[in-house]
Amino acid sequence: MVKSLDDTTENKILGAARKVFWEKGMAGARMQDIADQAGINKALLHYYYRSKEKLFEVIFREASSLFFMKIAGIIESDIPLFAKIESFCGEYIAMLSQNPYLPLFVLNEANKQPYRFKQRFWKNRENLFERFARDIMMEIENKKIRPLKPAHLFMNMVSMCVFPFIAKPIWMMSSGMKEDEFIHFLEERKKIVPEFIICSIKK
Amino acid sequence: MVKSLDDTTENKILGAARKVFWEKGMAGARMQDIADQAGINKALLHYYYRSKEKLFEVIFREASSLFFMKIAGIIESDIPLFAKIESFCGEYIAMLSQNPYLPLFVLNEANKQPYRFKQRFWKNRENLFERFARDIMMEIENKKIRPLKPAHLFMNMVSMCVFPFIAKPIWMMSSGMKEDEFIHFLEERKKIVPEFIICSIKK
DNA sequence: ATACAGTTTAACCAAATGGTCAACAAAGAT
DNA sequence: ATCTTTGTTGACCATTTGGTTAAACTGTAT
Repeated sequence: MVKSLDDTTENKILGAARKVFWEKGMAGARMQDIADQAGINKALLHYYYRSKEKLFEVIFREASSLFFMKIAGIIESDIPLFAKIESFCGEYIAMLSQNPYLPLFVLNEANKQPYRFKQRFWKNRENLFERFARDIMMEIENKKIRPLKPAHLFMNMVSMCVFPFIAKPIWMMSSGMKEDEFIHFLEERKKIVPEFIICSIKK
Repeated sequence: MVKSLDDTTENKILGAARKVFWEKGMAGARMQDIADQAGINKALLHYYYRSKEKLFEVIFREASSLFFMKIAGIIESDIPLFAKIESFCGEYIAMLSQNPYLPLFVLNEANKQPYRFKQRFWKNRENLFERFARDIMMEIENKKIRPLKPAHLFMNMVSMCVFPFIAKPIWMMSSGMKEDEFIHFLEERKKIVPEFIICSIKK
């Protein structure tokens, strides 16, 4: 029986670490849980990653990169504002549907260790929002949309895309939605959210 | 020197527990930290609250009640839809500005312990959203607003009010805002968000 | 076969952590 | 003054937890 590429010890560890860290966060995760989840010994875990910190850093860097890369890619593309908004909402909600734990994980750790986050994970991301702001200012000058501070529009857009994933458990309790209804709800939002935004800003 | 009412051991403990739990969450909080913060012995902490669980439950119940009560109060009031939206956004953002840790704390713990949350903290909150949905359907029938599923409108509104508090650290890094600029930003949102919503749905 | 490198394990360790206990102090009640 | 209840403390305990070590196993080149 040949070891497939996905089945190396290294990959089993990363998969297990991802699951445990995403679900429980740095403080709540236990090295023993990760080892169990990977089906290996705890000592072997330390053989591959010397400490919990090191392993966490790998998982967190991977996660925050996933969380921001998509945003950056779409926002820096050269398409008209409305198309950009549609593309952003659609693709970002799609990506988060694939990784529903991502927002809470990244935002929670960024809140709990802001200094560390800034030091290690905030390189070359400075001007992400600047580009979007310029697009908006341009369309305001062209009288295509009503005057509105770019920061608010951007915050509104990201809020409506990301928040449902964070509020999911409470939302499902209060709305009584079932799992598949929630999936459908998210699917709808790919269209509903950009429509909602454009309806609001279009002149 | 008479002990003022706010300075009882009980209150010092609650204040300390609030601070530590809100900042670090259940998993990250240490009983020793809470005792230190309260300026008392760890044994005394256990004298008042037998276990970390018990103490956490008090703080969490208090927090989740704060988080939902305001919503309920406004949404169940008998005012017109647009006024209700304005009132909700303004008052909810104001309340969260006073308690900026609240959203992440409540949503994070609800995510990490969904079953426990449902069991212990979800009593008599079922029909909170139903009321708002009826208001919206009514206005759609009256042709006052464009057709839109109430669930999406509600989710959008809550998202735009709550999300900025969760994203604060990342937002401040990426936008370069300073603390007082952020406070001003939130202040603006009390008007901007309801305006944004009403612009979008008004016929 | 054997030597050798990388991999895996059981057993172990020290620090951290939630929790307890017996003694002691404070404050009323008698 | 003395008794009793309540509040407070330092020392202590058991378990959990991140991390280490030495031995054993595996595959491979000689």
